[in-house]
Amino acid sequence: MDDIQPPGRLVTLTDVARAAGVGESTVSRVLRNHGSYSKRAGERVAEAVARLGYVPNRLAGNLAGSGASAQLVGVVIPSLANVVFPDLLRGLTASLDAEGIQCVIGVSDYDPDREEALVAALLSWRPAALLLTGLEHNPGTVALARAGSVRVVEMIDTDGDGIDAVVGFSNRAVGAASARHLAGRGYRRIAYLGHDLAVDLRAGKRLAGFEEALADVGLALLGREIRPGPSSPASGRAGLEALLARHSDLDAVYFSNDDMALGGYFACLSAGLVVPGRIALFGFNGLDFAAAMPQPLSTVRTPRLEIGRQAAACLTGGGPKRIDLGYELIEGATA
Amino acid sequence: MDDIQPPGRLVTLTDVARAAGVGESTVSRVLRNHGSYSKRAGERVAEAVARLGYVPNRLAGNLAGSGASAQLVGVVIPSLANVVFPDLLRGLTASLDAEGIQCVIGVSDYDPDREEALVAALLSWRPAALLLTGLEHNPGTVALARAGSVRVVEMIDTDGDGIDAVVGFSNRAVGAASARHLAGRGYRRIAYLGHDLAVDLRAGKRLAGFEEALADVGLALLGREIRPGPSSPASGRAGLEALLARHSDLDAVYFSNDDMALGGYFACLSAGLVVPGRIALFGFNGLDFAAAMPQPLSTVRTPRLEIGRQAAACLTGGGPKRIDLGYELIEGATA
DNA sequence: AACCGCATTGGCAGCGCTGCCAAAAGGAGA
DNA sequence: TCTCCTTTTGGCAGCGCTGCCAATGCGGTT
Repeated sequence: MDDIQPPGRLVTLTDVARAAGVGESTVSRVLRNHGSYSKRAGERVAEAVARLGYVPNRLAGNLAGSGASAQLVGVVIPSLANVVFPDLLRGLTASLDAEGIQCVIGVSDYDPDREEALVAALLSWRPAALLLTGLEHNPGTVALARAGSVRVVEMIDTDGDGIDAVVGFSNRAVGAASARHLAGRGYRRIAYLGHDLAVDLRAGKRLAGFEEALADVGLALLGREIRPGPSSPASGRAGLEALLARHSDLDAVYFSNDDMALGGYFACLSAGLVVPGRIALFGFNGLDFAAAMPQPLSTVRTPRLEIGRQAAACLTGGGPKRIDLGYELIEGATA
Repeated sequence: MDDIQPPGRLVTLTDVARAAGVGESTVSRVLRNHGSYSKRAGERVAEAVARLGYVPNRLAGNLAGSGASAQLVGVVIPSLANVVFPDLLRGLTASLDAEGIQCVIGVSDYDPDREEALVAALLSWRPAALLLTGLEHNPGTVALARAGSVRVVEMIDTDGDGIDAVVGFSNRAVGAASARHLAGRGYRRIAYLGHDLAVDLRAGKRLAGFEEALADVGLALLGREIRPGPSSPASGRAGLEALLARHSDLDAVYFSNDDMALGGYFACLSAGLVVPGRIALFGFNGLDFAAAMPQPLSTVRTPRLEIGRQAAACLTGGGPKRIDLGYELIEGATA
């Protein structure tokens, strides 16, 4: 039994064929359970694979096969620092792993040029599909995605036209619903507190929807505070303090997301400001901690995992091209 | 100019060579900037690439090349629900993107068998390296990793022996330091509140270190509450309430991480328990929100991003085999 | 003017696998 | 027993690219 391979060379399908005393095609058929083969052949191959510790080379397999890799998808997300995107990935991988599909991920840091570079890099692996975030891309990105002859799914945002399939919810509608909630509760001196809008376009869309709905009831934003850098509780806390210094009469704050809102809540606790009596707080995302707060945060829950799952489903089935998964307004106790 | 390709067939290097009027090898040399070629050849190839919208096929490239893909690494993490792992990925991708290396990720859900299956799946892409989490694996996983002739880096935990390279910190030491801090501050009736230890082995190591250090000063854990499921503020809140019901006299709680601790803090706020006067809280991870709380959380900051970065550095350089990045105890105001 | 050395170039085998096709092996019916 | 059909099998081309090698061109030397 010469199980030992010359060092440096990995076991190949040919080795397995030789060891099992069958042809290469038979090994291939057995391994993929594709085509017909005898029980005896199956057993001998299985034995040889186990004995030699054979690991198929998918580079070769996909190259020889249809040309496009069936077991790889490319995913581009703008960030890993915001829980939203890991949650997306979670939904995705949960569904894809079940089918033996792997994700190659790229993080664009909200930079369209990096996104384009990543799309090119990912396409070079000939993935079965490309999953992007949002609907706004460089023309070059769109051209690449179109030319790649792969399924393209754009996640999270449905406010606009997509390249191929779109799975998400309307950020404008979320913003509008949030505004109606606050206005309906009688708040009138409302400010916005967010992180950098130039990079997070979806936060911008929410704010646009928010202001529009405010305008519909004759209100305008009292003020807005845009913090540089990513969203975080620390940023939300500092932001609310800055906002209060400028607009001491504000009675409600709409945050770009729950992390920022948590920071705002901490600021209120520290300053002894009664929530929502003195200041009402409204978030976005519906993260886990929002429900565990002493006063559950008023926010909008977004179907992050479900977006990932549906996006995965889009790849396999030729399914519908546009899925709006909606959102859920959580009344909470802070607004 | 027949730029239009027959539909279904992607542009290949041969197409580029023909369009540029040079040989295939020259195109290859130009694209990889490897070997020598004339300025004229470079320009003609660049022009043809742009005109045809050529995207190299790395499946073919890596197959033909050294055999092992130089631009792919496989990463296996146990979860995406805990911020720790996205943070790891963040550090990783930040470093790897700069070198044009892509990550293929697999999520094991803390299941060693799934981990083994993922390792096999990832190895089939012939990655340049394999990045695993923790030091405990199935024998099969270890055998696969060894046979794969790839660099293996185990991240986060340094309490034990690794397969190849190890980057992280000592969880036992963190637990011990936390215990010494609490004991030093005079807390005596200390309980532990964590999520499922059977799956999160590193949390188990912290607890072991914690109890050991307590024993060193003649103390023992007053009680422990292990919550099923993943860690979360909601779980921490419910857990602390359960713990208080059983041990109304406890004066400090060591949490399995900051998320759980945040939930505990919320429980104290809700119940009107003064922190740390009535109950002291101590976390783990040093997440962003910890510093933004009305009373900064006492916790231990772990070098998550740095672990990712160093792990990436391990891949490229043949660097040291074992890197302990330490931790930082943050005194905070809750313990 | 013949020669040498270097930079540049193209041809082609082959990476490990799959798809196609034809050959071989069984089994059923006449 | 022979023929016909179905199941099973192996050989081999080729996926798109890289590495090797030989060939070409170009200038500078003697």
